[in-house]
Amino acid sequence: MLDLKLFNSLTRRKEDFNPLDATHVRLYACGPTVYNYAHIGNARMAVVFDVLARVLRRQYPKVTYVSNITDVDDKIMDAARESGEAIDAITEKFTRIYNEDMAALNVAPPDVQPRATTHIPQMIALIETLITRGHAYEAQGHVLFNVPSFPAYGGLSGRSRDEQIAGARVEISPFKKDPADFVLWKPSSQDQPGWDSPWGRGRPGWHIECSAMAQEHLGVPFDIHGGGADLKFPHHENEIAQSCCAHGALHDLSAFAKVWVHNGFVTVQGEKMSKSLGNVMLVHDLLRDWPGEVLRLTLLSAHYRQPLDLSLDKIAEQARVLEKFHKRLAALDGPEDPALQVPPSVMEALLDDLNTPQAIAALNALLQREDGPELKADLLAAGAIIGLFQNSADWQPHAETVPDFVQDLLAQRIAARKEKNFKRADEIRDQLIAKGWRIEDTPQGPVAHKI
RNA sequence: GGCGCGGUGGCAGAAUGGCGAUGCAGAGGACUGCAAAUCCUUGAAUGCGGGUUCGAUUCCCGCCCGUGCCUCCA
Repeated sequence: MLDLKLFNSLTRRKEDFNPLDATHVRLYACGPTVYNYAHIGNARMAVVFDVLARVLRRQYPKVTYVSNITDVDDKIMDAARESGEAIDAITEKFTRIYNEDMAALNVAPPDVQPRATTHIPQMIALIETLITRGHAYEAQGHVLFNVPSFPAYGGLSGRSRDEQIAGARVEISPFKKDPADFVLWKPSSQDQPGWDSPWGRGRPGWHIECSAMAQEHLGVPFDIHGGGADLKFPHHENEIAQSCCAHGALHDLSAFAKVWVHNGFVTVQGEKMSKSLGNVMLVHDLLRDWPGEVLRLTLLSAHYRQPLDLSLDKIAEQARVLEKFHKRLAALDGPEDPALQVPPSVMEALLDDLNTPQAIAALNALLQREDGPELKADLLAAGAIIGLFQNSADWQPHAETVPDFVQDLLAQRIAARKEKNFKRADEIRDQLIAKGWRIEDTPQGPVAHKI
């Protein structure tokens, strides 16, 4: 059996993956903060780690994949203030929408989807440990992590404590012992969500939740920790600091998670999506026009570590690609169940640091083979590990409904063709094209596709 | 300013110290009443300047360009 290779952000090298326990691989990926609809960047993270989990499940007998929901955060409080909705209502609503949207992209639910608000005691316990060990201190109702107490700090992002301070654009709070110190716990006013703690009523800082939830559900150390590239600093750097220090590993950055995997960004017209640029593409909106599978293929069409510049043209191109596969599959006889064996060309590509473009190229190569049950089984097996091709019979290139006027014109054209009135039939076709509908004549009759 | 990533055909996108995949688009052909869909065939690329080397797109240095993080961010 070939081994999985992964690029480890901690060492900046592609490495053979060697699980701590080959009978149980443990994976954690930072999930979304639920205060708005998920954008396509959230989806990229979910799809990438879904593929990683699928690959791991092929290679190892047991995999536990944990991906959290952050449901306490100042952004959520802001959203609540703006909309007038209760915080709980907002987080529940957008957690549900996130899970629905990811399901539409054929993202399998993680084994555990912990929520921050149900892990407050674990966070408090972790903070207490850090205070006891001399890595954290209380100041004016806050608890802060003392960065100089962790000599290895900065190893993930390649940024020393001094460099971080030199580039800091934030005001440094006067009660910090060191300018680089960051908040573990902060006080809440009465109108803010808060929990009782040894330091008064308050709420957790951003980073402590993942340290606590990963430890709770996976144990420390575990195998793979992932997330978007922007989380490297400060989020993951601080997670490492908290968790390593809580476990007395002052010089070993891998004492928390052995391998760190970061996916690149989705950009639009070459720039990162941001609210201020107004170029944020929401999964929810895209799903109105495209099947989730098209979006999934689009997200996997570039290597996960590369930036992915998204455009409607690119999505449309992937829809054409997917249509080709589905048509071929629909015409093949054979079992509907994906075969146990993933074609080696596809598996090898995925094992090489999740090289999905290579895997898709291998998929295209499969189409060169002769029709038959073996081809169908191989395509389905290859598709299954990438998360594609599960419903060829129902495949539609667009999430579209054909309007009545199109149906009428189609019927008129059928009649005209029956009478060999081709002039009239072609007129109708031109008319439909002008209105944005392309006709495909199939053995089952004409089908209209939106252009 | 500090740290990082990238520049491959018209577009997208892999890989590689020596023949540079694959897809989309384009062109030609088959099929079709004509098309569409499908199939076959096909042209087309490594930012610039040095260095290492028998040989560099690949390794090293410099430059230019783009982009990301350093503030919330997947």
